[in-house]
Amino acid sequence: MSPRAQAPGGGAETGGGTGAKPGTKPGAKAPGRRAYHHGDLRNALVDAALEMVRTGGPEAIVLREAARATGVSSTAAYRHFESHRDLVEAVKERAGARMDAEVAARLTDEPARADRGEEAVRRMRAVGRGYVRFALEEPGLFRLIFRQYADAPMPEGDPVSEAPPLTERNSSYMSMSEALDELVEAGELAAGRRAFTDVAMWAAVHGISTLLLETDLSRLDKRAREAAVERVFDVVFHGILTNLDTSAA
Amino acid sequence: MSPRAQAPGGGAETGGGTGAKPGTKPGAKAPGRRAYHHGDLRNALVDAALEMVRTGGPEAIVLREAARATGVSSTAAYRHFESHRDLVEAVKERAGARMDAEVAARLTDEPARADRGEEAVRRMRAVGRGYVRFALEEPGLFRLIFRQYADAPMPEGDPVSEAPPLTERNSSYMSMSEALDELVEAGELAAGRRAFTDVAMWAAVHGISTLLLETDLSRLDKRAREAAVERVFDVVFHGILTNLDTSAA
DNA sequence: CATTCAATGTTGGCGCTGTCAACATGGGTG
DNA sequence: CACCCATGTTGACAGCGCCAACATTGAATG
Repeated sequence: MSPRAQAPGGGAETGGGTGAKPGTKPGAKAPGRRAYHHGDLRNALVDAALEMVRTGGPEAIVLREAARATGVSSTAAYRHFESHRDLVEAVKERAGARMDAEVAARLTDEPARADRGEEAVRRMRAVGRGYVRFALEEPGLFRLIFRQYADAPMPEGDPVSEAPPLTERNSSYMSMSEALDELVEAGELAAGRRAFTDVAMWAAVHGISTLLLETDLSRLDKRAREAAVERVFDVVFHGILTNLDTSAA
Repeated sequence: MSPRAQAPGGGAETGGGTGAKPGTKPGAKAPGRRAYHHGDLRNALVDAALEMVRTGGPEAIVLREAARATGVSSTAAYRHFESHRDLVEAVKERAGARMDAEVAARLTDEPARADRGEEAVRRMRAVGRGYVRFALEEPGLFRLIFRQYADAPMPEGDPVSEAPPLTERNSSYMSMSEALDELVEAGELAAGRRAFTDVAMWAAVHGISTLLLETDLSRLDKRAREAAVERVFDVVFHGILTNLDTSAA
């Protein structure tokens, strides 16, 4: 009963729309020839919707328009998504992957450090900068990624699922968390203070990103913005570390 | 041409709908009797919309429904708001005031400290706790307050308005900023490190609030949640202060 | 006190949206 | 070769934001 076709992984980038399903005989779908069956409609729709989010934010996702942009009838999307919301969720996933990739891509902008602790700090700072940068460059995507529907259940006495998985899907958080582990191993962070330090770090980075986007702080010019971001890092690292130089690069 | 009537200040609370405009003769508007002219429609609409936001989040604001709930025709709202967006903005303002009030109300939950620095830290912690608490108790309002429309202009070479006003309207931020000033005066924070420390503090508090609402961290149980929040405070205060005991109350 | 008028509220309608039911198409499988 | 199910299409419905034209007031004005 539930739709959602095979959906080949999620590797399709924003490219064009030339992605014919692997495994089908070639030549069956020459570019420009629109057959009755599209071939990769699901991905095409997500692509179209993602582009809308980039320019208009999450509320700019309109199913009919995505269909129109893909050259398909208004209701065709319902063969691949249960509802508008389901489409949004798919776009959100894709946007998250994009953010992960873009943040990771800038991880090596600065040279590595010999000292293990310093290297871990450098990496956290790099992830943080990439995080903020993505938020400012792709506000639409960023907003979508961190948007929860209001009817998501809040746990109050939920006995189940307090366990590990939690935030495994956010690679920025994971990177910072791993770096903190290294800090512990390197003796720069007391093991007794390790708990929730990753969350605190993430909160600071995410917080400054959000504030720069959603509050009057967006009116700061570039210089002030960067100064604010660096001050966030300095405070956090100074708060975390015991005896390491945390000055910026 | 532009609507928006006199709008008596904004003091009307969520009460009922018994607020007759001050200045009109009393008795003209007995409760239950709905005259052709409502008397305080603007506030009534905002009240209705605010209630929708509380249960359904920002996207639950639907103008026609607010009118219906107020017992007025669908288009009556257009005498008080230019557009749906204008209504949303009004609700946002009211929600912000509510948050300010609720955070301030809990500012004195703990006894003041004699030492000036300690008192400042206590107050920041109290504001922070109230901030997070509000976010978790009123996720709909919180989300609305910190939601910007996608078409808000981003400054890149804007020569104007880099000046002060900025975030004057967020009383939580202002409270923390003032406390930091006291920390400087008390010699607990070097004046040279004062710049943007308020922003960093705000970022941490806002960040943990958002993460607990919009990410998998919402699945943390109450104990873990509070531990995470406290860890945020510890890291930040340790990062800010030089020689003060920052342990929780 | 009667008039008048601008503020406020109503009706009807437009184009858009998400979604459903019924129907059309065609590629892969028996 | 015939079939069939995944995929796409058409037509329709209710609800939304918004506009134009009309109705009803309370309050200021002569």
